[in-house]
Amino acid sequence: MAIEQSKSDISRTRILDAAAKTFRQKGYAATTLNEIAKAADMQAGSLYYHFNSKDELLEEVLDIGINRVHEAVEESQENMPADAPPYERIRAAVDAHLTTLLKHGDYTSANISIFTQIPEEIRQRQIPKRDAFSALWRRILSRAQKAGALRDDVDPGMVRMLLLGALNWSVEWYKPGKTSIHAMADHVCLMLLEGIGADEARRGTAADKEKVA
Amino acid sequence: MAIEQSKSDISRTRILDAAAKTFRQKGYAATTLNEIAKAADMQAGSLYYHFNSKDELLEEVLDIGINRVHEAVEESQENMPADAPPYERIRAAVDAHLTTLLKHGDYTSANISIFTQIPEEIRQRQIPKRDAFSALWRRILSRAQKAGALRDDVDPGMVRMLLLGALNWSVEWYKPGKTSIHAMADHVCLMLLEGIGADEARRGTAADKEKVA
DNA sequence: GTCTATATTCAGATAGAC
DNA sequence: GTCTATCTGAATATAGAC
Repeated sequence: MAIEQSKSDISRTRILDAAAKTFRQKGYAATTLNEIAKAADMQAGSLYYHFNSKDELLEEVLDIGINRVHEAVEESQENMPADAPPYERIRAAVDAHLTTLLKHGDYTSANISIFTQIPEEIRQRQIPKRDAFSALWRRILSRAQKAGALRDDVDPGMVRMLLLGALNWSVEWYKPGKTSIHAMADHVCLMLLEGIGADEARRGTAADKEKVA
Repeated sequence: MAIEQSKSDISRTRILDAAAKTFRQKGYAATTLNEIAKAADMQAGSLYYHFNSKDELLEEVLDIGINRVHEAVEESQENMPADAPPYERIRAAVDAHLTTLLKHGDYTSANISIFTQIPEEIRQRQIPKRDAFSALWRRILSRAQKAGALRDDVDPGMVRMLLLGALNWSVEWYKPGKTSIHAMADHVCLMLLEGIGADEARRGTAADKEKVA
């Protein structure tokens, strides 16, 4: 609540940071409490003052990860003027998603990359949170579609999964420095909305409509 | 070589299949030799007649996985008539990639989803193989670009990573039955080449060119 | 080739001193 | 709050019977 943090709070955060970083790098099962403790400048036994089990630690890391992206994307929409053009709304969402993923990324990246390999019970509890986040993206895309900014002859669900795939996969290859995250967001939006086909290569619905017009 | 397989070969394959399936589901570290053995109808100790260690088993699963996608995409290009339009070449590559990933998928999916969490030494040996596969995709896209089918104002490397991300991520969400893999490939190519923006929403290079024309 | 039995190592977790 | 010491279970790997 207040600005001051108890010693316990500070250690707790240090442990969580260390856990997120290690889970992300080595996976859940391969990460030992010893490694986490070392990265947090403690002994393994000391972790148990703050967490009851490795699983509890994992679950908190996962929760923080999903919450951060969810909040970031949500805020990107709330901060938008009501009359913002659909393209800008989508771009803001993509940018927020990528920035949270790649910039302050251990929690969010851990969530993404170890999700399929965690204990079944924990995964079941995570699913509703992922669904809620997915629904947020569904609303964003559907709003753009209703505003006439997206074609209506595509499967919105598949578009969403392909888009989220392109975004989430970036945790596997993105290295800071080479390209800015904003430039990446631009690329994603360009591909999503306009595609990268040269004009003469366009075919199918969009090109046909243009010919008619 | 011949059609007949020794008893050893048959068991070996059964073990590899079981390992690929389990690695994919639970990750590398969380998978025990006991589980693999049970899935292969054996006792854990018996595995050692065929493989010297869990790591050796892992490495063979990874190799099979990357080789299968690589070969499938390569063949998709070799089977194309020399004068096939760029769009068809890309579509064939996307289709081959997705089909191998999702249809006969334990080896390829395992490779994708546990890659970041395997022992460092093994990962180092996998990297050149991934690079070779990445280079294949680079050639496919670059050929299309030279043929004038792709815009030349986009970063080819980033396009490739975003595209492969959208494709590879499908192992996390695709469930057989709902949508056909071919329909998915169509969607990917549509998005990649034309985008899903409605005409009125297009902006930037492509739209500008159209206005000028 | 596959089994059973077991050696060995190491992880998660607990207990009590400080 | 954190340490050290330790219990307990489980996993990889080995050895020898069949």
